[in-house]
Amino acid sequence: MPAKPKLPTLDDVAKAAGVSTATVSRCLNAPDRVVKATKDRVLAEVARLGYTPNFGARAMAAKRTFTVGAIIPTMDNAIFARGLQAFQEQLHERGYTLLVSSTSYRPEIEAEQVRTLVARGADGVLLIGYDRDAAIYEYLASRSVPTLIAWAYDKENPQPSVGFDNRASMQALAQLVWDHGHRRIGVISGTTQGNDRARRRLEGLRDVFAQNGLPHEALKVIETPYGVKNGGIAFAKLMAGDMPPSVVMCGNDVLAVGAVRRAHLMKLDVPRDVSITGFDDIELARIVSPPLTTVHVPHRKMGRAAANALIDMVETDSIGPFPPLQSKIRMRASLADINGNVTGTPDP
Amino acid sequence: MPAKPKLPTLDDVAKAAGVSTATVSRCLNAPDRVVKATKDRVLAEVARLGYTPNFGARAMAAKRTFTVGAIIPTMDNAIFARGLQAFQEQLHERGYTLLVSSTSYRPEIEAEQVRTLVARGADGVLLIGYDRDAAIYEYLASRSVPTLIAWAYDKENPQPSVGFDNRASMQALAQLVWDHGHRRIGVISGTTQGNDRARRRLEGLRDVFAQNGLPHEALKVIETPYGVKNGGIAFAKLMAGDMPPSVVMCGNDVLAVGAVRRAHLMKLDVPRDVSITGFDDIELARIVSPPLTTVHVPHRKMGRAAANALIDMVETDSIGPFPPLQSKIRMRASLADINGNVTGTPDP
DNA sequence: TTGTAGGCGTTATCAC
DNA sequence: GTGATAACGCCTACAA
Repeated sequence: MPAKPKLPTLDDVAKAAGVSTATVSRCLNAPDRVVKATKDRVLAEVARLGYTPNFGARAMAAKRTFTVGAIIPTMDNAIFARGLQAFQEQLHERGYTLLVSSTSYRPEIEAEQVRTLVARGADGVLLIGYDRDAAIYEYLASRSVPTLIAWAYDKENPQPSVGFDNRASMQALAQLVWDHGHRRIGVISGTTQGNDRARRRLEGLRDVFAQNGLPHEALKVIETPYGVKNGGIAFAKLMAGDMPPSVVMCGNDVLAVGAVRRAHLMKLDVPRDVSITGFDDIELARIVSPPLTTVHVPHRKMGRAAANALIDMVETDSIGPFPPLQSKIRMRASLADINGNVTGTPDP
Repeated sequence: MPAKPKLPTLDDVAKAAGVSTATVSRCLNAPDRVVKATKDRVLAEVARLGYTPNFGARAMAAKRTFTVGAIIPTMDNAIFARGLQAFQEQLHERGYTLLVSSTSYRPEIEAEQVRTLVARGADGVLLIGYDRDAAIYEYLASRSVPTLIAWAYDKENPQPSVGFDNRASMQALAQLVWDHGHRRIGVISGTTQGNDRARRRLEGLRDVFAQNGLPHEALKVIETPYGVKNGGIAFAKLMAGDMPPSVVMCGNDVLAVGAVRRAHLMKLDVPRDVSITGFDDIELARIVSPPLTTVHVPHRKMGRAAANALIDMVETDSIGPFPPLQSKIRMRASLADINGNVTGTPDP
């Protein structure tokens, strides 16, 4: 262990400026409660010595850490990376620092991560989606740690959240597909177990087709884990029968990209032979050929909004509700009507 | 501010177990220095009360936080997101937590972020690439905070680092391009100012073509900021003259994807009319059509290795050197020889 | 093996 | 407006 040179402390600054530690502390935390002359002198010393408050000490004395924790499935996924980046930027803007943990898609370790974050004094915690063991919510509540759900919004659920309505968004897309005349529908859904976002999307889609009177057997659903490859495999299965779907709706863009690429391999023209839709509108959606008709989600806006909401919860005891964010459909060339006519933006 | 329920403290546990706080502390930090009978009794109380050590207090008393900080340009970029995810996973594996900051590509705010991380008691710090103000290195050194550079490896540079040799990697690719018979070369480089990774790549490429005697005017270089769109714009410029290059080598895959898409728009066939190469081998590289010939970088391996290296530096005072990671060329269909024959994997 | 007591750096509550 | 001073919760010599 290297012998850490002693960092300058409040005391050092106080001595150097010829005032008490209390005054230095005030200069930093309540600048208006100190007269300008002394303030200038103190701040000059702060700068000269390169003083930075000691975190542990401050946490202990003030019972605040200006740290918030986030637990996400993984950063290695464009939809979380994007929002998390914006979340962190906004946190920084407001003087907070981000502590991250990831479950690597193993929900069973989330409880432990929550404990770790709380033990580290996180002033608030960000979680993705609603689905999790009730014990986690209870633990957080018992410790009075402000907790915000992101990437989902369900007006029925009392948990404070910042996100969009996955179900309603998918309903809009499904209705669009229906209006394009499609009556044989294939669906590639992400894993719904323990993932309310995927589940809501699937529900939204079923809602619409049922309402419109689509016979049950005309809707074929395959559920599969995340990944380009998995999307391709599921697509091949859906297209295998003798009455293949005219459109394959995917639970997210990554699955959809897998489907598109598999279609190419199978010498199927998208969208003439089969239409494909996605969800999320990640960068990939515009780059694949043909570009995906998908649901655009304001990831960065959501990240920023989540940061502001969570900090407000921490600082003002607010508990929302926060207004849902709006998603919107992006019409692109991967969706055609039942006659093969594309109404979206042509490639590219 | 919600009134936080008072968490159990060491003292509470000590009282409940009828021992001193020192004993409780030892049970937790040096279990073998306490007799089994009392240890059992103490640990039972710890569990019953749901005691967790207070982080701030522990940090102050022990001068260790089991926290490491990372400062990256942005999480919203596949190459950092991947490595960072692996870094975090390995940190967690070894009992550490990750504090993240991002510069959003504004190097001038890095110094401040470093201070913040150090003030928060980060036991070590991860930085991307070598290029930065010397004052930052001095600050870190003066505080004896173990600092590791990632995403780059330069054997000339004494800073401990975990990464690969950007220059040598690009040299290998450039030689391959040369061997394919290309003699009119276009280059789209990322911004080299303050970015040694981009600069080294460009150097590697110049090295090879100069060595092989390529006339100076046959190498046209455009430097541009990161982004698909920027890649496209640069590509259009390079192809504008009456002696356009037969190959366009890009500093990263994102620029290359921009180039490929712009080529489509310009009705140019890749690679028959012009070859295009990338660097990084992100997922996109395999999805774009044609797939990119590029340099594969082991992002996850690098993230894990960085975590291990940094923790070793923190715990054992090691300062490396750590062995460089190996990149390798991925031959795919975006590169053809000068006669238009593809030797890489055909699409897809 | 276990207990006592000092100190870590800050904030907050009082007096002055 | 400013200065003492008492917490805050834990670790770790040092003593017993």
